[in-house]
Amino acid sequence: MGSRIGLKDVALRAGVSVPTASRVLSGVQRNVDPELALRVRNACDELGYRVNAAARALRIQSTDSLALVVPAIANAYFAELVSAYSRRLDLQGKRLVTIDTGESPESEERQLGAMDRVLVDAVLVVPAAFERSGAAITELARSNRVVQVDRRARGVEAPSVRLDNAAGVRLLVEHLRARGRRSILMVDAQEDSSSSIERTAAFRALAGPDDRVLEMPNFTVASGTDAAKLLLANPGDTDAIICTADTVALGLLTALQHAGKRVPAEYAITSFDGTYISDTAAPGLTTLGSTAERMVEASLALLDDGSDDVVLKPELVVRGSSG
Amino acid sequence: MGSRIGLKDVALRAGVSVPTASRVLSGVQRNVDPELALRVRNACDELGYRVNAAARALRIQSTDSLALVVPAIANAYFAELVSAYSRRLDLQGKRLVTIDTGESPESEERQLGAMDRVLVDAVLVVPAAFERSGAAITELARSNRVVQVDRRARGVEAPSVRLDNAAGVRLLVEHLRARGRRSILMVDAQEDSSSSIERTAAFRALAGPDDRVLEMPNFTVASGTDAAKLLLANPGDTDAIICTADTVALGLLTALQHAGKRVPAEYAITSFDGTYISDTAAPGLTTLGSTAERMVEASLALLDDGSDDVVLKPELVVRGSSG
DNA sequence: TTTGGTTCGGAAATGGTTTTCCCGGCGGTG
DNA sequence: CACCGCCGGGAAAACCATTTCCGAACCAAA
Repeated sequence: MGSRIGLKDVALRAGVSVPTASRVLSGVQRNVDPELALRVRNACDELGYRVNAAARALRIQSTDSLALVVPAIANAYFAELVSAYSRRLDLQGKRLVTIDTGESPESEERQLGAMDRVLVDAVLVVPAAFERSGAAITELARSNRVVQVDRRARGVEAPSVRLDNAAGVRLLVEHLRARGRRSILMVDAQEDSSSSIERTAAFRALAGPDDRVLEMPNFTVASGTDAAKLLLANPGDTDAIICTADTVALGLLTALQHAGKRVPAEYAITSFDGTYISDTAAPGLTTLGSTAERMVEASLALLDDGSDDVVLKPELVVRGSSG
Repeated sequence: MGSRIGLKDVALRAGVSVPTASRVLSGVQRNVDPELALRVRNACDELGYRVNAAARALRIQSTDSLALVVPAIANAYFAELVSAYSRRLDLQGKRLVTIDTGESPESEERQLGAMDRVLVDAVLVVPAAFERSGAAITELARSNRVVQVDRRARGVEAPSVRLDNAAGVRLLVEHLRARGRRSILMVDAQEDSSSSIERTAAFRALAGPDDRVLEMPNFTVASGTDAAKLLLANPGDTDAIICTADTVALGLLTALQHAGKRVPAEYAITSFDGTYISDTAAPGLTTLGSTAERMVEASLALLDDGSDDVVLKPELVVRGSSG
C-alpha cells in the first residue's frame, strides 16, 4: 500500500505528527514552530506529496472552484464570458472549470447529470435551450447552488443574471430609425434560447410592416454568410440589419462586402454581443456593449448574498457599420 | 446535521442497508431484489439524493473526467480544440473540464498548483510558455498523468502531441514560392511558446535575404490589424505573408483590404491554424488544415497506452488568399 | 440434512482534516 | 517556592460519504 504517498508519510519523514503536518499545510488553525513547518515543507518537496483533492473536499465540504456550463465555447461571446470569469476568479484564488454542451440539450443533460462527478462549490449555467433545459437544471439545483447566466430555462427557480433584451432591441431599433433607416431585418438563430425568444419578441412588437425576421440555424459565422445570400436573393427594401450575435454579423458583413455592397451606405449592420469581433471588423460594428464583466460581478455577488434575479441594462456602442 | 442527505438517509427511508442502496445506485456489482431496488430508487427521488462526488472519488480513485488547460480560450484555435475534446469525450461518457490560464505563466502556475483541488483522472496541458511553464508542469506530473498538447515546455518529461511545425512552414513557403512570390513576411507573436519558436526557427532557416519576420505581442485579431499598419508603414518588397495564427491573419486581411490593398493580388496571405476563420474570411485563407481532431485522438490514445510523443504531419489547404 | 448459490448487512477502507485530551515547558504571580 | 494559566505539540479517534470485503442467513435442490 505504499503506492500513493499520503500526509502520514510526510509527517513520518518530517518527524512530526499528522495533525501538525496538516496544520502546516492547509490551515493556520494554530501556530506551529517555524522550524517544524520548514521540515514539513521539505518533506513534501522530497516526497512529491500533493494533497488528495477528494479527501480534502470530502472533509472540508468545499473546493475553491466553480463550474461554468456554456452552450458553445467556440462562440466568441461565450469565450469572452469564460475569460472574464476565469480572470476574476483567479484574482480570488479560485478556479473556474468550464464545460461545453455543444448547444445540445441532450449533451447538456448528460453533463449536468454527471456534475456530481466534478467537485465544485456552485454551478453557473447558460442554458442551452429554454424549454428543454429546464428539467436537468431543476434537478441539478436540488443538490447544488445554481445560477443561470445570460439565458434562462423555463420553470427553473434558480436565480438568473441576464441582459434586458427588450431594452437592447429598442436601443438598436431607435438608433437605426434615427439614422433614417426604413426597413430593418433581424437575423436571429432559431435556437430555443431565452435571449433569442426575448429579442425576436421585442423586435416584432416594435416592427413596422417593412421589417422582417430571418431565422438562421445557429450563431456561427457561416450562418452570417448564408444570411447574406438569402438577403441578396430577396433584398426587399431592407436597408438595416440587426444580428443577434457578433459572429453572425461578421459573416454577414464580409459576405455583403464581397458581393460588392457598401456598408453602411447600402446596409447598416448592428449586432448584440460587443465582443472583440465588433471592434476589429472593418468597419467596426455598432453593437450593444459587452456585459461580460457586469454579468460576472452580478452572478458572483448573487452567489454570495443569495439575492434575487439581476437584469442588466444594455448600452449602445456606435461604430462605423451603422453610418 | 441532517442538512445534506446522504446514502444512509436513502437507505433508512427505503428500509435497506447502506451497502444495498449503494449497489442499487452505482454499480451492478451484484443482483439485488427488484422490489428493494425500486424502494431505493423511490427514496432517492423523494429525498432528491445525489451522490457525493468527493466521497465517491475518494473511494473509487477515479472520476470520469479529464482536465484541459489552455492558454487562451478566446483564441479560436484553442476554442476549437476544446470543442473537439469535449465532443469526443462526451461520446465516451466522460467529462472535460477546461481551465484558462490567460497566456500568463503566473496564472498557469497558480492553476496547475491548485489542480489538486479539482478531481480529474489526467491533465492535458497546452503550456503557456516554453521556458517558464516547465517547473509547474513537471511538478504537476509528479502526481498526475499529464500529456502536453500542441506545445511543449522545456525539460518536461511528460509525453507530448504536437504538429510538425517545421514541415508546416516548409509547406507554406514552398506554396508561396511556387505561386511566384519573392518576399515573404512571417507575422508571429513574441510569446515564448514552443510552436512559435519552432515556426520562426524553421522560417529563418528557409528564408532568403528578402524575407522578414515581424513579432507582434500576442495572437489576437488586434495584433493582425496592428501588423497591417506596420507593414503599410514599411512595405519593402513584401508580396506574401505567413501568419502563425488565423486570428492574426483575419485582422491583417481586413485591415489591408480596408486600406485599399488587394488580396491576393498585392499580398498573398497564409496562416496556420485552419479554424473556421480561415474558411469564412473573404477571400478564404490558405492555411494548414485543422489538426484538432487528430490531436484529440492521439493524445487520448497516448493516455491509454502510454506510448511516446506524437508528431502530426501538416496538410496544406489552398484557398483564395494565396492567389 | 447437507450443499450450493444468492442476497443482505456489518465493518473495513479510502485519505485528509479536525477535535479531544493530554503533556511538558514557560512565565508570571502570590 | 509553589501555584496557575497559557501555549505549542502529539496520540488517538471522529468524521466526511461511499464502496467493497466478508461473514451470515436464507432458500432451493440434492
